[in-house]
Order: sequence, then structure tokens, then C-alpha cells
Amino acid sequence: MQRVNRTATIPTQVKNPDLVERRRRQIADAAVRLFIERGFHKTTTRQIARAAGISIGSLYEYFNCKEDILYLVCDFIHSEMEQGVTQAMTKATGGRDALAKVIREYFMVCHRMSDFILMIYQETQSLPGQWQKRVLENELRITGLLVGVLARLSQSGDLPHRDERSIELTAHNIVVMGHMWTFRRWFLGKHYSIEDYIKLQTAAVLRMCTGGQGK
Amino acid sequence: MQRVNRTATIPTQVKNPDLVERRRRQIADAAVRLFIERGFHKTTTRQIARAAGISIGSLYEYFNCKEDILYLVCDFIHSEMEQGVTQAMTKATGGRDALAKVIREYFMVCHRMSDFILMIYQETQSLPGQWQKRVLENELRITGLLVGVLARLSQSGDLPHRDERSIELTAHNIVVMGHMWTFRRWFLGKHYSIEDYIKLQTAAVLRMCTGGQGK
DNA sequence: ATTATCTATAGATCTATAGATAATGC
DNA sequence: ATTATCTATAGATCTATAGATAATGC
Repeated sequence: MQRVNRTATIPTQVKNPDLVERRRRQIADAAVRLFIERGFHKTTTRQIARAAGISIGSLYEYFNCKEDILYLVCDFIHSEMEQGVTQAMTKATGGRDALAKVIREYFMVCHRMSDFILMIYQETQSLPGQWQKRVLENELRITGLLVGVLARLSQSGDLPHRDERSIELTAHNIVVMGHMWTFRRWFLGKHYSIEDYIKLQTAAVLRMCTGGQGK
Repeated sequence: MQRVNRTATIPTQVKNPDLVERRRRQIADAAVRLFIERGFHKTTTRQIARAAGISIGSLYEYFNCKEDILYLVCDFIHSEMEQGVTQAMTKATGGRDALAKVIREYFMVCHRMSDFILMIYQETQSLPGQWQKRVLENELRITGLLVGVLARLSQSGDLPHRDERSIELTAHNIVVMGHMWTFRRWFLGKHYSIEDYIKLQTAAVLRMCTGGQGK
């Protein structure tokens, strides 16, 4: 696993690295719930400290500023997304319905992480430029996983051949369809179950991939 | 035209309605630029007043609170979107490539309004619940315009028949593909021109609509 | 004696308003 | 005399830190 210490980029006053990791996780877990509920700007550092069960003073031993917390939260979320998507990949090792399986697994990850994905859409802009960039890189890496699958299926003949750009854009489309379930949930959730959504969108993607040449 | 006074919902101390309309437009125009650049929360009411060329005191004669300004800004944006999309519709009155024309026009509207659409994605959550709901209704109304076109094309035989839900979801997909150009622009813009994007996505949507039965 | 944590608060904002002034219309 | 605008600021936060205290390890 890529168990890199994602926390390592953020400076701290505290010497014990295990403690740093533990406390930061604890703070991030408390913070993300507040960010989802009230948004980043309306959440105060005091509220985060209280929800994490530490003092405001301690909180600032583990982070330099409020934005640091948001960055770590985003990073944790992407890390979990990536893990989920990677796992989803393993369930699709070729065959006619390989793509359908991948889509199902990916959409289920989005469904499970709905609130978190939405928060990233809303709050990425609140990060300092340097870290905004990193968040976008994470986003791109996850899309890249999908590109990889499509390329393999295309090569193995389980999907019709299409040029590289077309494959890439299809991957973006699938990724965004998963996100769409989170940011249009206020509508979609009223009219479709997640199973309906998976079924209909999978059919649409398959037509999109195989259509126009009657395979 | 639906020249309802969209401003009418927000109370004001000022008696002259024309003046209210004019000043609010002036304030909203200044505010939206700041919101796009710095985000809603990092923009202060003083900055808005200064950019609009009035005093902070006057500003509060036309709005009760900062959130009011954001709401009006969102409403203006949706109003312009709707107008753009409605106009786009008129260019597609049937025939084989009717859908392609609609998609092109719609994507061009998104391209033109890129920054504004992105802002709505990011800041809708900053609105009070009551107004969040209205913004989502606006969003739905615009999607409804697309549903209408697809339904008509489906009925006239210019598109294969499909059930209602499938049509509805296709409309959402097209709408979101337009938005995707705005919120993935940091990546897409580096690899595709808007023309590339329109061409590839139109092909994808057409396969999605006509695929699987080789029409 | 070193490391981690806490309390208390400095300092910097920012929203929204009160009360004074200027502009407009009869 | 009514309506619109401005200046100046009350009042309420909120972030981040300084300095004091508690816990840990040798």
C-alpha cells in the first residue's frame, strides 16, 4: 500500500511522529464532519478543537493554520477514494461485462463517500494555491486509474478500439457521472435509487463505448 | 421575455423601484467579480461597496445582509444561463443533426459563462436554506429545457425512442458535461480546445442516444 | 528537563447600524 | 419634507500565540 505519511508535508511543533499522526487523524475526523455540516468558513477553529476533544492551543501545535486542516482532510478523502477505486479495479479482470463491474464498484464508492466528495467540490477553492494544485493532482490520479482500465479493455478487445483522447475523455465522463450522483443528489435521489442510477448510467456508458459500430 | 423583477423578493428601504433595480444590478456586477476572484467568504461587504462605487451604508439600504447579495448574483447568472439555453433551442428545429446543434450551443453558453457556473458550484452552500432551494429549482428548470428538446426529437423520430427516465437522465448528463468543462477546465483546457471538446462529447452523446440499435 | 497540553487573550477583522448630511421634488 | 447617501463605529467574532501547567522519561 502507498502508506506514505501524507501528513509529512505539514510542519509541527510536536516531536513524537506517532502522536502527530494520531492527533492529526483525530482532528481531521472531527473537522470533516463540521466542514460537511457547516462549510469550512463557518466552522471555527474552536469548534474543531472542541469536537476533537483537545484545546485550541494544542490544535495549533499540530497545524500552522486553519487551511492546513482543510488540506489534510481533502488528502485523507482522496486517499480513501483512491483505495476504494483501486480495489474496484481488481474486480474487473476482463470479459464482456468487465466495464460494467468497474462502473458499479466506482459508483458505489461515490455513493458511500457522497458527502465528502461534495465537500471537496465546494471547498477546494478555500485552499492556498499550492495545495489546491495538489488536490487537483489527486483528482487526476484517480481519473488516471479509470483511463488505465479502459485502455486495457480496449487493448484486450473487450471494448472496441478508439483513440487515446476518446478513451481519456470517457474516463473523465465516468468519473464525473459518479460525482454527479453526489452533487445532483437533491434531485436524483428523489427519483432514482442508487441501483436505478447504476443500471441506467451503465447502459448509457456502454452505448457510449460500443455504439456507432454495432459490435 | 420573463422580465419578472427578480429583485422583488429582497426587501429594501429605498422607495424608487427603478433606482433599486439599477443599484442592485450595479452592486451584483461588482460583487460577482469579487466572488469569482476571492470567493464569497473572503470578500468583504466593504470591498463590494467600494467596487460598486457606493458607500457601505448605501449598500445596506439595498440588501439586508451579505447573503442577499450572493442570492441575487446566483439568480442573475441562472437567468442569463436560461436565456442562453432557450436561445440555443431555437437553432435546433428537427432533422438528423438537431441534437448536435443543441449540444454545441449549450456548450458554448457554458464556455462563455465558465467562471460564473463554477462560482455557483462553490458557493450555493453559503446561501440560507430557503434560497439554496431556489437556486436548485433554477438549475432544474434549465435541465428541463434540455429534457423538452430530447423528448421532442424522440417523438419526431429524429432520435430513437427511449423511456422517459432514460431521456431525463440523458438531459442531466448533457447539462453536467457542460458544467464539467468549467470545473475540470484546469485539466481539459490544457489538452482540448472548446472545439475539440464539443466534437468529442457530441460524438459520445450521439452514440449514447443512438447506440445499441444501430440506427 | 523535555515534551505535550492548557488557559487566557492580543490583535485584527468584519458585518450591520445609528445618526448626520446631501440631493430631490413639491 | 422626503428620499437617498455618507461617515463613523458599536458590537461581535475569530485566528493564532504567549506564557503557565501538567505529563513523561531518564
